[in-house]
Amino acid sequence: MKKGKPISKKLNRKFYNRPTVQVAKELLGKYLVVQKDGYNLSGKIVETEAYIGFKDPASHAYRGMTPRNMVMFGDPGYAYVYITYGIHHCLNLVTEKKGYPAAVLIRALDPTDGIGLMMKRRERQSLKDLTSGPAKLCQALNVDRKVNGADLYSDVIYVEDRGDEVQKIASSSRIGIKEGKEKRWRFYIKNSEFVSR
DNA sequence: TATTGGATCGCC
DNA sequence: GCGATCCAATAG
Repeated sequence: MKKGKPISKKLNRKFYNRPTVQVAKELLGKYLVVQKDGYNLSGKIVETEAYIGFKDPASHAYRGMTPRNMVMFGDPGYAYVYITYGIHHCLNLVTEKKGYPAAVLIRALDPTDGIGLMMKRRERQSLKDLTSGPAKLCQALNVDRKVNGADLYSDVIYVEDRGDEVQKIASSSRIGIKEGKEKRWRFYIKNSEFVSR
C-alpha cells in the first residue's frame, strides 16, 4: 500500500544561517536537487564536512578573502564551487552570517533521481561509483563553476527535506587536509554504502 | 611573471 | 602507491 505524497520542504536561508557544525549534521538525510535544461538530478546527502571561520587552517578562508573564496564571506544559503587538482569540482553550501566565512562540503550522496543520466555523465554503471565522493557527485549532478554563487533557494540547485529520519550519525577527522586534523568535523550516516572510501 | 601545491580520482 | 592536470595563491 503506497502512502500519500511525502513531505517535501525546500530548506530556506534560516537553515543555513546557523552554526556550521549543526548545519553539517542536519544536512545528512536531506536531498540535494539540481535542475537544469529540463532534467532533474538528486541524491540523499550521506556525508558532509564543516569548514569554519578565520581560525580553521584547513579552510580556504583561513588567509582572508580572495577572488576564489569570496562566496564563503557572503550571505548563507549560496553554493560555493571550486576546482581542485586542476581537474575536479567540489560543492559547498555557505553557512552563518554575512562576513563570517564558513561552509559545508558535500562529500557523498545516495543517488535517487536521474540515475541513468548520472551513469552517462560519470561513464560508470555501478550505483556506488556515481556520487561516493565530492568530485564524483559534482560530475554526476553537472555541478561546475557556473554554479558558483548560485542561490540555494532557486530552482536550479537546492536542498529539500523529504521527511527521512537519520538512524545514526558518525564523525571523524576531515579527509585530504594537512592541518586541522584534530577537529572531527566530518559527519556521515553510519552504514551508508555511499560514504566515500 | 614564475613557482608551487592542492577539501580528488582512478588506475597501477 | 602514484600520476594526471591546471587553477589560484603567493612570492619576487
